[in-house]
Amino acid sequence: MAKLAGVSAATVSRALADSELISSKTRKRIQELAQAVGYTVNPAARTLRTRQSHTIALILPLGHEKSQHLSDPFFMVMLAYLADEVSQRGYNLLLRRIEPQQDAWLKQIIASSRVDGVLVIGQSDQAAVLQEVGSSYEPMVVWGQWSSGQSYVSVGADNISGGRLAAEHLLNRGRKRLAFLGNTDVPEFAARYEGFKTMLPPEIYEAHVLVPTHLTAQDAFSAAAQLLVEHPDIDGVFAASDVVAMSVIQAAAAGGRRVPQDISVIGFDDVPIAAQSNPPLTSIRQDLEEGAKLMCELLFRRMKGETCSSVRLPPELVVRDSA
Amino acid sequence: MAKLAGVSAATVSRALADSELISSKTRKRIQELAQAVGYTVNPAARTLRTRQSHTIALILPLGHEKSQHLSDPFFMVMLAYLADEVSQRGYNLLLRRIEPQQDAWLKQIIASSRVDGVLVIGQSDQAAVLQEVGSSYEPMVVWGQWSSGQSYVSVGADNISGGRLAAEHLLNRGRKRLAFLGNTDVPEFAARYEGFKTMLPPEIYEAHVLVPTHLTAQDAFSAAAQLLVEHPDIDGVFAASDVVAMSVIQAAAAGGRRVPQDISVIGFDDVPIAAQSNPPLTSIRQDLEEGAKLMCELLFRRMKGETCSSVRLPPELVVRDSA
DNA sequence: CAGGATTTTGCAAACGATAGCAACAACAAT
DNA sequence: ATTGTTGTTGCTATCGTTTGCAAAATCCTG
Repeated sequence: MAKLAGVSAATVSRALADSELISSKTRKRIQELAQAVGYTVNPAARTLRTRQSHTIALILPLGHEKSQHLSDPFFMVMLAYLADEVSQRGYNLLLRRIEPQQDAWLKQIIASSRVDGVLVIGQSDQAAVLQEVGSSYEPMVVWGQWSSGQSYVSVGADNISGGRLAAEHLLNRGRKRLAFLGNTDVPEFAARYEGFKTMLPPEIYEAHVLVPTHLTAQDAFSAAAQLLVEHPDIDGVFAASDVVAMSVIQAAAAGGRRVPQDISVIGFDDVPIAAQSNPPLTSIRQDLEEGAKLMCELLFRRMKGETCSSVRLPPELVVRDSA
Repeated sequence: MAKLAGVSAATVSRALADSELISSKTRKRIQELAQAVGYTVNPAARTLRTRQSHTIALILPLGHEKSQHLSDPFFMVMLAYLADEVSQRGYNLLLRRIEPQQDAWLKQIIASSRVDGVLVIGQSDQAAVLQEVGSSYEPMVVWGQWSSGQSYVSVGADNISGGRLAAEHLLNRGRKRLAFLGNTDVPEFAARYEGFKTMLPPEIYEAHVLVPTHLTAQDAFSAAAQLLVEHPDIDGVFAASDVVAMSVIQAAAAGGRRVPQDISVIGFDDVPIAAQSNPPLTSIRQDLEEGAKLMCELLFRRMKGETCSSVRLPPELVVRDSA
C-alpha cells in the first residue's frame, strides 16, 4: 500500500488513474513514487470492484479434431496476430482449448466473468452453442464461415468464392480429374467444397472425388496416398488447407508423380510456409492479419455496446508453382 | 448469490469447496442447486481473498526478433503442449508477448500478482533479467539453453550435443564444405553452433561458413540464396531450425541445386511439418511434448515450494531424405 | 433429562481497489 | 469579514469470496 507515502488510498488510486481531480503535482509525485517502489495495482481487486477484467478469452473449439490442430500454422498465425492486437489495446489474452463435452462450456466461461470479451477461432461443430449464446451476449466475435441468420458477429473469408477461385484455376490449367481433400463436417471447409463444385462443368463434376480427411498432416498424407492409388488418373487436387496440400505433394512425390507436371495441387490459407514449401504452393489466400485486426476492432466496438455486422473478406488466388 | 437458497454465503462457499465441515446432504443440495442455476464463483473475488489466481503466465520474449517468431512452428507446438498440460491441472494460461524495452517487464508481471507461476519460452537476449528474477522468485521455469550458474530452473534440449549430431551426420554423408545458418546472439542457437564446430576436423573447420540470419522464412531464404552464390561449393548445411532448413531447400531448388544429391540440409527441432516437406527433412529432434510436460511438472513443484534442478533433454537425429 | 462432546452452521473480518459524497482549503467577490 | 466558488483530498461503503471463531443444533452417555 503506497498510502504509507503521505496520502489516502483514494488519492493514490486517483493519481494512478490520472484523474483530473488530483492536483497535477501530487499526481506526478505519486506516480513517480509508485514507479520507484515498483507498485502495481492488484488486478484482482480492481476487477472485483470495477467488474472489468481487462482480459479477452481466446477460444479454440476442437470439436472436430481431437489432437493437433492448435499446431496448424493457420491457428498460430491467427493467434499471433490476435495476441498483438489485443495486447496493443492493453488487454490480456486468456487462452483456452475446448474439447466440448457438454454444451455449457461457453456459458461457463462467460458467467465466470473472468473476461470482458470472447474471441472464438473456428466454429468447429459448435455452431449451435454459439448461436444460442450469441443472441444474448454481445462481446463475442467468431472467426469462421458466415451463415445467414446467425446471431453472433463473425469475421471470415468468403470460403465459397475461395472454392470457386480454386476450381477456376485448376480448370484453367487444363485439369480434368479433380479431387477435394478436407473435412466437410466443418462449415468453413464445407463452404470451400461447395464453391469448388459450383464451378465444375457437368462431365468434370461427375468424375470428381471428395476425400474426407482430418486436417492433420498424417491423416491427409494417408488419404492422399490412398487417393492416388484408387484414382490414378487424378490430375488436380484442391486441398482444404495448406498443410493438407503439402501432404498431398509429399504423397505425390512418394508415388512417383511430379507436381505440377503430373498433378496440380492448390491449397487454402496461404500461410507463411506455403511460400517456403517445395515446390512453392499455389494457394487461396485469406488475409489473416486483416482478419485479426477486424475481429479485435469489432470485438471492442461490441464491448462498448455498439452494434456491428459480420464481415466476409474476399479471398485471393496466389499462383506459385504447385498449380 | 446462491445464498438466496436457504443458507449463508459461508456455507455455500464451503459446500462448493467440498469441505468436510458441511453435512453431506446440504453439500450435495447446494452443489446441485449451483449447477442448476449456473452459478460460478467469481474468480476475481476468490483471487483477491486467497491470493491465488489459478493462472500461469506464458511469456514469449521477443528480444531478438521483432516480428514473426510466434508463428514459428516451434513456438506453436510448444504452446499447444503447454496449454494442454496447464489446463489439465485446472489452471488458465495467460499469454504474453514481450518486446523488452526496459528490464522491468518480468518484475511487473510477477508483482501484479495476477499469476501463480511463470513459464518462459526461450531466453532470447533476456538472460540477465531472468537471472536477476530467478534468484528470488521461485515459480518460474524457462525453456532454453542451460548455462552453469543460472539462478532459475530451465528445461531444454542439450543444444551442444544436438549440434554435434548434425555435424557428425553431415560428415558421414561425405560433406566437406559446410555452413551453419542461424542467429548466434540467441543462446540456444549459439550452443548448436558450438557443438557443430567441435566435431569438424581442422581442414573442414577452416573452410566452414557461419551465416547469421534471423529465424524467419524470408530472412533465411535470402541468406541461403546469397550463401549459394558466394560459396557455390557448399555441399552441407546445418540450419538452426526447421523453418530455416526449409528455406534453404527452397533456395537450393531456386538455384538449380538438388537436395540431397548436390547439397545436404539438416534442420533442428523436428516440428511436424519437417516430415511433410519435400524432400522430407532430416532434423535434430527435440522432444517438445516431453519438454512441455517437464516444464509444467517442475513449475508446479516449485509452486509448492519444492526445490528442483534444471533438465537437459538429449536430442536425437532423425534421418529423412534431405541429408 | 442434564450435561458434555460433536457436528453443522452463521457472523464478521479481511483481501485491495474504486467512486459517491462530504469536508476542507484556498481564493475571489461582495 | 462573510459568503460563494472552485479545487483538492479523505471517509466510507462496496465488489464476492474465504476463513477463524463462536453459536446453534444435534447426538451421545450416564
